[in-house]
Amino acid sequence: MPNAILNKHQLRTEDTHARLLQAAEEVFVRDGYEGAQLTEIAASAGRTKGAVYAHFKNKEDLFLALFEQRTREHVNRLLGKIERCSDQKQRLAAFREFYVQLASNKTWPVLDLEFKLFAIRHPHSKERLRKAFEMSTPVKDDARYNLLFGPLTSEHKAEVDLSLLALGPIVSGLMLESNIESEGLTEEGISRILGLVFDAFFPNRP
Amino acid sequence: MPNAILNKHQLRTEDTHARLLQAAEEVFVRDGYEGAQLTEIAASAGRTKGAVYAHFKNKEDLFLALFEQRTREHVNRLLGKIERCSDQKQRLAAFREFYVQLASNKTWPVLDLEFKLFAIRHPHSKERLRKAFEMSTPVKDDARYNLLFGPLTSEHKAEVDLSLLALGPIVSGLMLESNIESEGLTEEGISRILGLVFDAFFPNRP
Amino acid sequence: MPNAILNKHQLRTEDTHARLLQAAEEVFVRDGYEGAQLTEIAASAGRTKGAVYAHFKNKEDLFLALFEQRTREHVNRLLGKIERCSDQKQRLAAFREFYVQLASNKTWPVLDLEFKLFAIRHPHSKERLRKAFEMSTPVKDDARYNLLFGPLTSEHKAEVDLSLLALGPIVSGLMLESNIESEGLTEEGISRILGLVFDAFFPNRP
Amino acid sequence: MPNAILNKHQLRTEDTHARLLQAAEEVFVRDGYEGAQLTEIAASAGRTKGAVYAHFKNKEDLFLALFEQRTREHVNRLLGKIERCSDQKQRLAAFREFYVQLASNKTWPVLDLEFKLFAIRHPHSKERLRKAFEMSTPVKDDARYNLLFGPLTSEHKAEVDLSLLALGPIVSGLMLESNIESEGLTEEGISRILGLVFDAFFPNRP
DNA sequence: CATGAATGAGTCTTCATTCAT
DNA sequence: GATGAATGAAGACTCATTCAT
Repeated sequence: MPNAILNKHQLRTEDTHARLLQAAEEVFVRDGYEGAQLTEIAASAGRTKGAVYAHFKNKEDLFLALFEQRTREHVNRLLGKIERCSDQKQRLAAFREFYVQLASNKTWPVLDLEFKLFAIRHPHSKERLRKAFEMSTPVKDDARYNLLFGPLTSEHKAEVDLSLLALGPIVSGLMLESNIESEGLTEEGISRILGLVFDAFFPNRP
Repeated sequence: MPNAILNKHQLRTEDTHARLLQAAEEVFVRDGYEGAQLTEIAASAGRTKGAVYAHFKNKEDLFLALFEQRTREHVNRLLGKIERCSDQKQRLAAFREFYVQLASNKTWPVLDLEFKLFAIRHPHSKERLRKAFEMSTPVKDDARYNLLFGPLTSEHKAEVDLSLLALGPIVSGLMLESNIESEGLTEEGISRILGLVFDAFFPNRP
Repeated sequence: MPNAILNKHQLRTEDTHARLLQAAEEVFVRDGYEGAQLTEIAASAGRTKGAVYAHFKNKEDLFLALFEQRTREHVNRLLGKIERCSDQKQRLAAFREFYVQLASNKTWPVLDLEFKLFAIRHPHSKERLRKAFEMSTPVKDDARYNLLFGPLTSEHKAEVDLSLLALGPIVSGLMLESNIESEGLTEEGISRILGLVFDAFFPNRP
Repeated sequence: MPNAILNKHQLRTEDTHARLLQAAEEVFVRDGYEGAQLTEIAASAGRTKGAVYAHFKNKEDLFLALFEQRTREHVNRLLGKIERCSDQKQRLAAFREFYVQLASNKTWPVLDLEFKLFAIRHPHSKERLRKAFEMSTPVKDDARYNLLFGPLTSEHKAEVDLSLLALGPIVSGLMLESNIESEGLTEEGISRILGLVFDAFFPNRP
């Protein structure tokens, strides 16, 4: 049964991998890239430092792998939501809802900020980051645009491009603010703000 | 001439203090709080580490002092602009312009992000940070509101409160994004976005 | 063979631990607590700084661990000597010999001084130090006293208590003096002095 | 009145000098040579660091100057006491009293320890230290010995030499111990111990 | 003489990384 | 794959010392 044994090993390995990413997310969000300690990430995953190095080349690699993995998930969640809709109006509404509900996501927006800060400050991993960032920006082909926004003049298209680019950063900025205890930005307030912004960006064109 | 002596010393001291803050701003923005090195800040100010410790208790104190100082300046700049106006319409326009022009400020919005991240991750200096954050939130008294927005129902007032709170974080999020080379968010694009957002937040009420 | 693996690691670890304590003793005696450098202790143990921090929380912890360990050894050496005797006279003689022979111990008395100075100047580790000091003071129960000094009136007992307390500090003071080259206190002189003091403290009661 | 002015200056200078020595004594005793900070010594003398450097070459020089000065005072105090006596018995008694009363001197014995430790660890100032140590050892000429101990055989003289050398270190060791709160060595206990030791060292020869 | 801003060598301490097991 | 002892580069911080005033 060497096959079954291997599978058991593989399962365990995959489990460790997932646990490490999960733990990394928690710790990177809480402490930031520089402040995060591999020892703590490993401990939080029920492993030790060695396990991290068995799965990732180094701290930076773990961080970037986390970025890629979470970006993929994030985009898939959005695309999945949209695909389940049957007409453009529903799709735009689904997009709006997805966006507004980021207000209750305590992790992704802050993680996103950390990635951006990392990108600025570690130009040497530019290429790998660029690829991931690209993935996170909904491909700008006319077909997909059409699905969400209906037919667009090229002028409107440029506007939509810009707005799409701005959505993520806006959520991240707001969520960071809401994480500061003393500040008065509540989840509900952010939802309202995000709705306002979304409708300003994508008015229901007749 | 003990007075003259004192003055020469004082001048030099004030000069060093300002240089250190200036250098700290550059380095903290570029490298982040954790990544910033006091040696480099000092060198960039034409001084050495020791001078930093002659003026600030430690790295954290320098960072917070910078925060307080720049927040003060930032708020004063805004208030000054508004005070020079003669009617409410002009004042709101001045506010809008101030806000939209943050798009070309390469420093403050990112610094603001760093402060927020620091606040979340260093709860032990909560009190000092809270005071500075408070300062940066335009005092919410009706008189001042009236000057900017005209008479408000209490419902509108709550909306305005929320919007004012959201403005800063939105700028910071956008400016961070625009700092990433590979991304397509230009200064001009951000200006347009900010105008859009501002007008959605503060529509010209009849 | 996970056991064997563990054992190899454990052996290496224990070896390092002992080497570090040994090196710490040398360096602390030679340079004092403040003057001692962890780098040098580590080097003298054939390790690097990092190893010190893998075994001890910090410099102070290393110092205190050394104190505890050496105090234990020191007390055990004395108790062992006494236990090997068969009557009170022999025991007292053994004690006297142990004490007088401290004159040739170049390390313990000076280390003892360093610990006392440390205790005075670092009141925050008072509790840990107190425990170790207690250990070093031969337990003052009547049974043990009887073994060494025979039956004692309560008056004599108080005298003995006092004398026992004074012995260590006297040795330390003398040994420090003898470490100064220019001074004329030789090992042999100290032995004679110690004998004199001992006999004054514990006269052979009829 | 240039002379009077000069004198005023001189007075002030001497005052500062004395204050600095006084402050140095306190701080060196409390914190040890390495642990003492010049800033604190200066502050404790009501001056600033600069004053220290106006009066002493550096930290070491201040420490050694303090040693010399206090040694001189210490010896003079003893000699003065003895000189006021009219016969040998009284002189020995005066010496005994001087010695026993060191039990209540919270400063000198610990300072003495610090000097000895410094001597061991800073061989480069050996010469200056040797001179001061010499001063502190009552000159060993027969005349002076005779005054204190009466006529001595050369054998006795050697014994006395040794005992004299041992007295100081013994006091220092005991006083250090008594400075540790948790220990049970009281001032009164030390006085008794010192009396015991003195009488063992210098029995009243018939 | 005295001040105190500034220097910079020197240390402790942290932590990503390596490697024998 | 996983462990954790050990490494060692790196950085915050201290403090004796200098020097313009």
